[in-house]
Amino acid sequence: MAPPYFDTLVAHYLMDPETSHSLQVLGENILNYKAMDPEALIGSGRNKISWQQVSQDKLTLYAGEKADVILQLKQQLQLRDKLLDVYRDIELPLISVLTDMEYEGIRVDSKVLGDLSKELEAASEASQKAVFELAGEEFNIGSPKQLGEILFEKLTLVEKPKKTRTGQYATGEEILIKLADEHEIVQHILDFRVYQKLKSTYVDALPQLIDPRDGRIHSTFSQAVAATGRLSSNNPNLQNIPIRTEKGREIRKAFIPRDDKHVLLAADYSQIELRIAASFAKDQHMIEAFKEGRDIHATTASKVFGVTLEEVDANMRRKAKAVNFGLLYGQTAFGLSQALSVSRAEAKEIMEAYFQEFSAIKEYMDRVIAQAHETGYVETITGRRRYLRDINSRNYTLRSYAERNAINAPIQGSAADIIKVAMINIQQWLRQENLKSKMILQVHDELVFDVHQDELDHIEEPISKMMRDALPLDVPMVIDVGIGQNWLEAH
DNA sequence: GAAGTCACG
DNA sequence: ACGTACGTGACTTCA
Repeated sequence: MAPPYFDTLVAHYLMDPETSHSLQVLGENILNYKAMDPEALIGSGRNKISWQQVSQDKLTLYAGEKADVILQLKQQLQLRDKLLDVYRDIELPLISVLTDMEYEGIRVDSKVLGDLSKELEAASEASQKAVFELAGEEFNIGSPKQLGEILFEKLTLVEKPKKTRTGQYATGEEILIKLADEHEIVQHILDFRVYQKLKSTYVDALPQLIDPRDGRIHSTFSQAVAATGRLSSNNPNLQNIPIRTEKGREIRKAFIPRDDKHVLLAADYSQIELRIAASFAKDQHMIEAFKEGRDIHATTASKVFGVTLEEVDANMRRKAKAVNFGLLYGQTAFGLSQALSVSRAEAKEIMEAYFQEFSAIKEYMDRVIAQAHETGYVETITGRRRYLRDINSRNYTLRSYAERNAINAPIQGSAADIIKVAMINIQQWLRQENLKSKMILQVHDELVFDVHQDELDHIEEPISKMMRDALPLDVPMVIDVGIGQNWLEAH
């Protein structure tokens, strides 16, 4: 559909991203009008019928009512001030950008995945065999219930096993890693889980989603799902393709250019959230580190541990990195101690030293929380809002959760704003210049392009520049660009 | 459909 | 004493 158009979904998402945007609910809440229940037409459960089986008359009434509700909502959904700007200048133009990306899709080599599937099958079988032998019986390793009984009742790995909040034995990765020294079986279980996960979620699932007409996968990018303003990707989710582990990375080799005249180009923001935090807090120490292009985690370590940059060792850097990371989420000393496997006392010392050195960060965080308590919401760089309904709750758990959101949402959401602006500008430029290259994926701080080889030389700089300059910050933005014959190589 | 688990940023 | 790092989507099991 060509603009101008109004979009009730996107408009209401901006007004209040976490509540329902369905026409049914908006009709009730905003128009005080109860629209027809679709279940009255197609039923539910095992009696559910296809829309194609519904009579023309009933369909007409149903569709007509929807059109009516949409038009009436348009009059009521009045965005103002900054939110109107975000709607007009970002979310609305973004719709067609996402449409284009979904339409183009990304080519996937099913041969790569087929070979990987066989490898994972063999590896998984071997792990399963080892588990059964060490357990002394066969059972379903994929069932957390059965696995818990084997580990904690039959083999009695620990005296007091951790339980989940429903009373089952907890067998998550973190728990099992701590038990790896107790019994040889544990590592085989962890291996089995990895192989199964990669196989079922990616290697065997992706080929079924390749469109036979073009050999590509066309994901859906949802614009009105994430509470912070991020996009989400589904059917399939192309924003969580493995990269952290050796075996998982192999999957990225299956994501390839559309033909032999193209290559993949991946451009990602380096440390975008930390740069945003430094800029919002106007923390001169951190801003200076970014301006001078220093290793931010090493710089943090040198300040926190009171040593020179040269004296920072790998362990100090690792700890500082965890602090920088946790900072963006409102982490506590307890959380840091867990993440680093150090005592709470040490974690507390590290955090205190951190806030001593980066006092502006601390002041900023206190300011954001105070503002959230006063107004009931927080804002991103563009004025995008997230309401925090529990921010003044008397329930400590609920209130603390809201306070962590108050810290995280403006940062995560501003990163989302920045990359969205870049996407709009880049798409407009590609079109204006009549280029064959296509923007095909967004992964929160990364954009992936199917680039025609003839255009490679004059596309990299403009893309990088448009990402860098999307919105103004008090710190320089750095974009890392890679090019390759597959998504892994492009990193 | 809930719960548990785990893939990504 | 409590609970403890944010945001997503997909798969398997099980009632």
